[in-house]
Amino acid sequence: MSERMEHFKKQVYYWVAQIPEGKVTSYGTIAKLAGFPRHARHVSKALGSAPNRKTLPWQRVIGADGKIAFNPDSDHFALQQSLLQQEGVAVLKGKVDLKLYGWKHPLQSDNENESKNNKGIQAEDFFR
DNA sequence: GGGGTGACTGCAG
DNA sequence: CCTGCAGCCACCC
Repeated sequence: MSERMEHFKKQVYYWVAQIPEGKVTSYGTIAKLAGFPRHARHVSKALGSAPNRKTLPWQRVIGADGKIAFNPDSDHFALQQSLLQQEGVAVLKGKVDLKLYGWKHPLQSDNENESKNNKGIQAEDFFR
């Protein structure tokens, strides 16, 4: 396999392993963190051929819209949904509420909360 | 070299 | 909120 792809995969596995339990992020985010923006589709391939699927929290990587990327009828879909729910991530209609479970990754601007502070509804938002 | 293929995305309607 | 669609890019015939 190409050297380029090997390096890419290493980066992907590293970053996926950084996602905290109970949180999720998107293929595109992982691609960007790995240093390969616009390679979201390849992140999925890397995960599919990951040698360490047993220990890698691959289930925490979903679509940018919060939806599980597998076909809803597939076993893969059912498994991912199950794994996520086991760690406390609610999956409704095949999708996750990124506002609640989205991982605040290193590249994400952290003044998003500050701008929202003007409305002052953080706590209520989270605890309902 | 050319065409098909996704565990993708962002945006229009 | 949901669907469609063009753009995306390394891999594999």
